[in-house]
Amino acid sequence: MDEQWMMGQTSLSLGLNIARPKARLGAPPATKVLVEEDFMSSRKNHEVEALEAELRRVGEENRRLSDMLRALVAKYSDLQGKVSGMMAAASAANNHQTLSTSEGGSAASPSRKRARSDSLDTAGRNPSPPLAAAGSGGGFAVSVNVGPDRDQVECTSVHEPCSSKRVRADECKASRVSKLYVHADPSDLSLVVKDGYQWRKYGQKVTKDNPCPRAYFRCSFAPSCQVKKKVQRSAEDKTVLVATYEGEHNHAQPPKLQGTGSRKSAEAAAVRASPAPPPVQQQPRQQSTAEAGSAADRKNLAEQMAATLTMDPGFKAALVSALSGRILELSPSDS
DNA sequence: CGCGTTTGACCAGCGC
DNA sequence: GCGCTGGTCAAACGCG
Repeated sequence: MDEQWMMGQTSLSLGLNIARPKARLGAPPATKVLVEEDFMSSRKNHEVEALEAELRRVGEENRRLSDMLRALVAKYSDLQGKVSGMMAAASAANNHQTLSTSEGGSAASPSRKRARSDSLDTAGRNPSPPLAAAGSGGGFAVSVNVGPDRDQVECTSVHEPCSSKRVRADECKASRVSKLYVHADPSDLSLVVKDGYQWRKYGQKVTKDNPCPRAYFRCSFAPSCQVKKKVQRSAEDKTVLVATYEGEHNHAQPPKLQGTGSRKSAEAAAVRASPAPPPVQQQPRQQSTAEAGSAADRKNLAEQMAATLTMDPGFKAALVSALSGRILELSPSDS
């Protein structure tokens, strides 16, 4: 196993190019061939055969790995589909509950603490809050881990019981809380979680349990949208931003690419890096479209995963390492 | 000038 | 009742 051969293997990718035996096994310079051709021909034939056998093994390994990856992607897509189905079912059930409870009468006040009649109070404009009631029986949590180009995003959507002491019981029923974990650059001090929506920051506070400040955002895309977002760096891992969403959007995701130069460009640009939008309310209308597009989405997701994996140098290095080790195991011990 | 962010003050719930 | 704490308000400020 010569060094050049091994160096050649460092370029291994999922699309291993094993169809270059002639080039790589290429004979030495022509003059040398003329000198050694007769003398070395028999021995070289053996070497070529051995190398070709190794190549075949590598090819087999490559195929196996590719199959494994395909199977993995297929399983992931399948699981993703099941998760989507569960989410849709849960959302449908919750919407049902919302209808039944809101018919009962008193709509909860949008303001938890004060009955102010400030200009921001949108209760009048939004007589039936779009918030879906959380499933009271048993928490429902979904965690999806996707590795986009830059950020690792883990989204956990939870219908949680009253976690906050301050939140009244009825509010608990009416608010769906979701958490989004975003891997952020530690040097980036901004508490901006890029999720494709437009947020307006209305406050910042240092909390007791975390030295990092917590930022409070409101959805600024639709005045009637009462979704709130809290963003705070994780106390354990400062590179992780924890975005807590309260409520659900009652509007579609804003257009991704907007005007240039505006501050919104940062959010718009963020859309590119964020493959998974935040937990959006799955209203019946959106739900149907989501179901219609789920197959395509899953396919896109699988393709994205495959592309991400193939572009990930770490994955590539690990694959090369595994392949090299396997090849060294299988290859005749000529060293 | 309009819009978004910053930041200190205020409010309300909770525990003691 | 008091203090602590989280959440919110709104004036001041900055930026395009």
